[in-house]
Amino acid sequence: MTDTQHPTLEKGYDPKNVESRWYAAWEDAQAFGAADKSDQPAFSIVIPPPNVTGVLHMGHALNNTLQDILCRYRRLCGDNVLWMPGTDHAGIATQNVVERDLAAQGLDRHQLGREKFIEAVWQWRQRYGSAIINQLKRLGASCDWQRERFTMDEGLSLAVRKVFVELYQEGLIYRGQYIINWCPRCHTALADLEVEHEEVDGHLYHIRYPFPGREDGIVVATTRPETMLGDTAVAVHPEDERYAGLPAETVILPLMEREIPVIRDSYVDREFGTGGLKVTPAHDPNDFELGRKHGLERIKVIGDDGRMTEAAGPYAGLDRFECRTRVLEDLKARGLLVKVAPLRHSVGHCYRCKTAVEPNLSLQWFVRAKPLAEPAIRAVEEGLTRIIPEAWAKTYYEWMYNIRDWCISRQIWWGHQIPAWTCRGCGKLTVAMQAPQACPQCGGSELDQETDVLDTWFSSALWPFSTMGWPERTDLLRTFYPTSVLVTGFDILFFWVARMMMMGLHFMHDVPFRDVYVHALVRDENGKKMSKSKGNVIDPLTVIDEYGTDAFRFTLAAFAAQGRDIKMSLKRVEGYRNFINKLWNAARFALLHLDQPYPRIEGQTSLPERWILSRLARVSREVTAALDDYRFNEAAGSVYNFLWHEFCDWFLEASKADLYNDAEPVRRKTARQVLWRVLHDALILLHPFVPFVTEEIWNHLPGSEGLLMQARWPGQDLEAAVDPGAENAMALVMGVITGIRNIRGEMNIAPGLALAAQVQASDPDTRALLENEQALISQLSRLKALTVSPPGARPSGAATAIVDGAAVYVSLEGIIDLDKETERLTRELAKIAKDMGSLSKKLNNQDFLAKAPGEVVEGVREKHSALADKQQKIEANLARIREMR
RNA sequence: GGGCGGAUAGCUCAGCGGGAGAGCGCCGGCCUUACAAGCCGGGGGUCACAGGUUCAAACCCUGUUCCGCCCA
Repeated sequence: MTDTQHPTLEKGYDPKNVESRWYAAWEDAQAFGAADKSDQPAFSIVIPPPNVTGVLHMGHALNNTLQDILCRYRRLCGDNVLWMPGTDHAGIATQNVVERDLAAQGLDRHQLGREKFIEAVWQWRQRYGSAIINQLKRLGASCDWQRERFTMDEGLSLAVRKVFVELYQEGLIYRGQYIINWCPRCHTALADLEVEHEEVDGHLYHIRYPFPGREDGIVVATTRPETMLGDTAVAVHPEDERYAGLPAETVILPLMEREIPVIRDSYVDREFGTGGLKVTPAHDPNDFELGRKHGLERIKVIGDDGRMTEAAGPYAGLDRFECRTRVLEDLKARGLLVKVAPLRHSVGHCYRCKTAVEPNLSLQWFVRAKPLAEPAIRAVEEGLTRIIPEAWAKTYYEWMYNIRDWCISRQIWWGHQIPAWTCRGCGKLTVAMQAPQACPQCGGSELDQETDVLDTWFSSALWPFSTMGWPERTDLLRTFYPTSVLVTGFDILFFWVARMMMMGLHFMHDVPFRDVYVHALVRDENGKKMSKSKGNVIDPLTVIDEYGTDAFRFTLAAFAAQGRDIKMSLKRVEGYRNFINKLWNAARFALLHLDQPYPRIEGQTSLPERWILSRLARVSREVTAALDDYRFNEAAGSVYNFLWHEFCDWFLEASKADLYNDAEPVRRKTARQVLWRVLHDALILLHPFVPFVTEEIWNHLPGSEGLLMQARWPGQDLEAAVDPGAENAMALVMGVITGIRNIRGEMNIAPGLALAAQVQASDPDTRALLENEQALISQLSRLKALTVSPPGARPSGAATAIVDGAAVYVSLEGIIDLDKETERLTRELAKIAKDMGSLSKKLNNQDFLAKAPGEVVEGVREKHSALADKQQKIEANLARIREMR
């Protein structure tokens, strides 16, 4: 890449022209591609497929940033990485969007007819469906785009049909009349999960159902009075004395004037309302069960369009809510509305359009969930799949243990049409992969396919293997199934994760993923869920435009602490934008001195060099461990701190003397070699988080080969650099420098003024160290002279800094402000006293000495004596000041 | 009604048995030839409340209050 290198970098980092360029370069190099077969370890992730109608929101941004970090990291480690991308056909959502589109043209889907409508959806998808994919690319997502899948693709549709047919044949799919959740707006059944319960202020209406020919009767309570039109019984508890000798065993259903039985069942809650329960088997799941037990008629009074049916007699044709008003008026007029009490109760709403759902009797298809759930529970219990953080496993179990059958049929057009045919001749049902030529029962040739389509989540449940070519036994499946990890938000733990577990185990005989990493939800600054209606949505693309992708990604990673929600704040993004700029400028500085590759470190290394190499090794270790455990925030924090506060603040400053001007050639060469090494490796460590800026710098770094994203993760090769001696020595040197800087700051010494200082230390090794580092200390604390000596007389007119093992005297002859120095030292003393307090308490405690581990006691002792030493020295200095005045 | 999670510096949050941390904001000083999107220094917290366990508690246990979320 040498010929494309630019000699210098711009002063500020500008993400705009860098990002698109590198993304294209990665794609051109096919750097995202996975090998179907490989000798390298396999690492695979299937993307949670975004809705094809969707636009990128914060949740996607977080989800995909984390996946990308893992994928890039594993690639750098040498793994054969598959990140399988794709989109979901999102049946109801997509149909809604296209219908809105049609409505704008004054059309509705019924005018078009099923075939034309589906054509229109495909056209829509072609036109807008790639929007979210392009947005993922702006995020830097390194998916294997050659393999992009769509749940409605031919291959995936085949998988759906095969799964349906097999489950049907095994008796795990059945069709029947049950109460389901009906969305009158979307005009389809919904699964229980797809209903969002919301507390609303409503009323509890007490209605009297009179005994035949009498005024008195049984009072029932309901929140949905319109359903009474379909009542076929009144139920009371068999042991309820209030209803013990009734004048009649029937009542007259008001308004409909229908005689219905009084039934007795211990299901009735005697405490609720009046103890009388109206029974509407066609519009309430509990009443349905009760009705089945007592052989009651099911009268459906609310139609699928949300209007009252013919069975509602005089109310037929009314909207369900209008009907409620009318029913109440009429009851009131007849004196049968006994009481109206306000009641806060939960009402189900459609998760797609927020319309109140209606429990409705309907013929639907269901998956028998229990038998599928059992192995899925066991797999997690046995650790075949780990859920991280573990707290979510509990939620998973909770739901799985109480799982109910899954209603999978939807009365919409966009989706996988159920592969079932009804014979017009004999009425028998045939379920098959392909349309049968003739009815297997009677040989009739007129067969009608089921018009319902499947729940979108039915196809999503197959995603980990259907995307890899199943039902064919492909190399891809052999290499990458089970996938390594699924990265997802907890909001789809049941919708998606649990169902993938069930289907994966059933059809692949193995779990779909080894790990499930569950991340938080992204909220706004005030912790509220972002939503269009609240107007608190932050658009990720706006953030990217303003601050750059890298800054945004780093923010997400830094925020991604396990088990916590993320409150997105632009202030934080700005902070990390500054970090990216810092990295950029550090590189700019380094590149001024790196005129050629310096891949090996020869010659004698300096203390700061040994220190930074040791720190690099440790940080590499930390980042590796953190990423292996999905502790993204720790990995990000570790690398942030290293780059900014160790590499930039200390190492670069320390290396300037060796890099600039007068340094002897051998020294300068070593300095360049270390600088090259640290920058080189740091770029690799940073790359998973901030791929663009690091790739750009890499491209300018002499001797960097190929693309950074294809480099090798620094690991074992650094281990030898770990050097605790250098770390301790550097800590002392930094302490001395900070002490002197503190005096400058606190005493208001002009920064340009060069000072003289003396360090006194009793330990000869410490003195030797400080003597060796005289030049460094002087440079970083702007001294004109530094002398090192054993403890002795305190220089007059000097300010003091006490560091572990050494006393630093900064000569301020003539300019020292004794009041200020006194104040400074007194403040220092107070701090020490506070720290010593808790330590002394421990050391005076016999129990502590007896029971705490030896090393803990020893540690406390050492700290205490170090503080005591410091305290004594500071006190001596204060005494000297008092003498001088 | 059942369950889960949270309450730590002015703000946003890490830490989850042995010396209270970060970013931003704040105060003071710096245009020091990589970076003012920066550098140097500083102040700031009975870790929600009340009990308990422990030699030792922000961290473990119990209860209380207040905030989220999930399920019925």
